[in-house]
Amino acid sequence: MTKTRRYTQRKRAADREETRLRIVEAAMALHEEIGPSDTTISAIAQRAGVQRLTVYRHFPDETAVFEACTSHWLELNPPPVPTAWEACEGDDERVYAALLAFYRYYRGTQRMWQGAHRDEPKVPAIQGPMAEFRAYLHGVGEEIGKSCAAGGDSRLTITLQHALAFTTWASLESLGLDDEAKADLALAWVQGLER
Amino acid sequence: MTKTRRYTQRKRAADREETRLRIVEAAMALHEEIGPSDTTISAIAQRAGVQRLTVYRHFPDETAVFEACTSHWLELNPPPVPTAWEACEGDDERVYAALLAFYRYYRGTQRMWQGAHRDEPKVPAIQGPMAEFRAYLHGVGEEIGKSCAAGGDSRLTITLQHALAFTTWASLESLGLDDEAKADLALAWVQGLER
DNA sequence: ATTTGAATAAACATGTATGTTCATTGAATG
DNA sequence: CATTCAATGAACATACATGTTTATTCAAAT
Repeated sequence: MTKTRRYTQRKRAADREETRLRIVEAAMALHEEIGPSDTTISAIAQRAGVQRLTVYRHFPDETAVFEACTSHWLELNPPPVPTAWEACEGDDERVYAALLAFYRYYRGTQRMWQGAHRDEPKVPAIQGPMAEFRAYLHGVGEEIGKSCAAGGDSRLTITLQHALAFTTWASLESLGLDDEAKADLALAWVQGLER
Repeated sequence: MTKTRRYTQRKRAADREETRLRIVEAAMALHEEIGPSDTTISAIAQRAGVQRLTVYRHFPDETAVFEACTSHWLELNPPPVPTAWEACEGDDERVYAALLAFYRYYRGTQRMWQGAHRDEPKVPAIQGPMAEFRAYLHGVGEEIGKSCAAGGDSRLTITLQHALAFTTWASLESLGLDDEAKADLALAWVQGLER
């Protein structure tokens, strides 16, 4: 019979937390560099400078790592919020501000979004967050659409929702437009509809 | 010393060709169902009802199968050609006809294009054909842009090129538009710019 | 000084894919 | 009838990822 004794962790707990963070950040970097679906537990461990077993002790499986990874990444890279555009006076200014906010966000985070879109069907762990983000985008498009003079014109709303999508950013990027030009062009689409 | 004798293959050659075709079609079906990057030689062999070794005898490696597969698929699914729209009278009609032609093509071939876009970075064998198709699309957008009243307006051309892309079809599809509504909307973007 | 426990190091079993080798079958060809 | 050869069936070596087990190290906590 061993005597039970209270054992309050202080530095131990902190060390453990730090190891966990190293693992999460290694996973995050790999998700960005080679994409979620190619990110193996072995690679994460190697990158974190940790034994493979250590990863398993912190996370039951790949999905758990990915979840921790996603939420940590979103904390570091928060998507644009409505305050960035809802203060604008005119309709055009508001639409432009929102588009530009998202386009700049996409520029800074393009590798991750590229990979996330690509691997979404294969990696269940990112499907939830992706659906959530899409719903958010959808709502933003709807809100801005309603706030415009043309009221609830569905073509206006749909054009906004399309313009706000990452895939649209990527398409216009590949056509050589910088972020301002992209927002200009998408704004012109919207203005054309309002006529 | 064995006597050499001429040996003209007739049915043998035909049988061999048929086996090759079975392999190519199995690969094609798998590319469509699970995507190029998950399509293994083992799976192709199994699907074709053939030994794995038989696949290796017809194709040196995965890349060779994929190449044969791509060109065969393109023969069966030829992209829209300019004759489908260049006969149209007005600018609007021509733009609409071209957009609709591509949108209907994408609808019929969406699974393959979805997978091709997704796996393009991972599967070298499809990068060539994809680049070729993109160049074709790019040219189509440019031609139609030039043919319009607004002449060589770069925003017009870029909007057309964006509208013709598969990713745009997919984005508008996810927003609930049918192909006619997609073409209508993209046409409205173009018209708005011409103002 | 002793106990606790996070992390290491090394191995094992399992699964899957690749690419290659070899002997065998059996129908097409001469 | 004898020869040719596409395809089979089975095995082998290699590589890599998963998930688990065991014993060991060593600093933190008491």
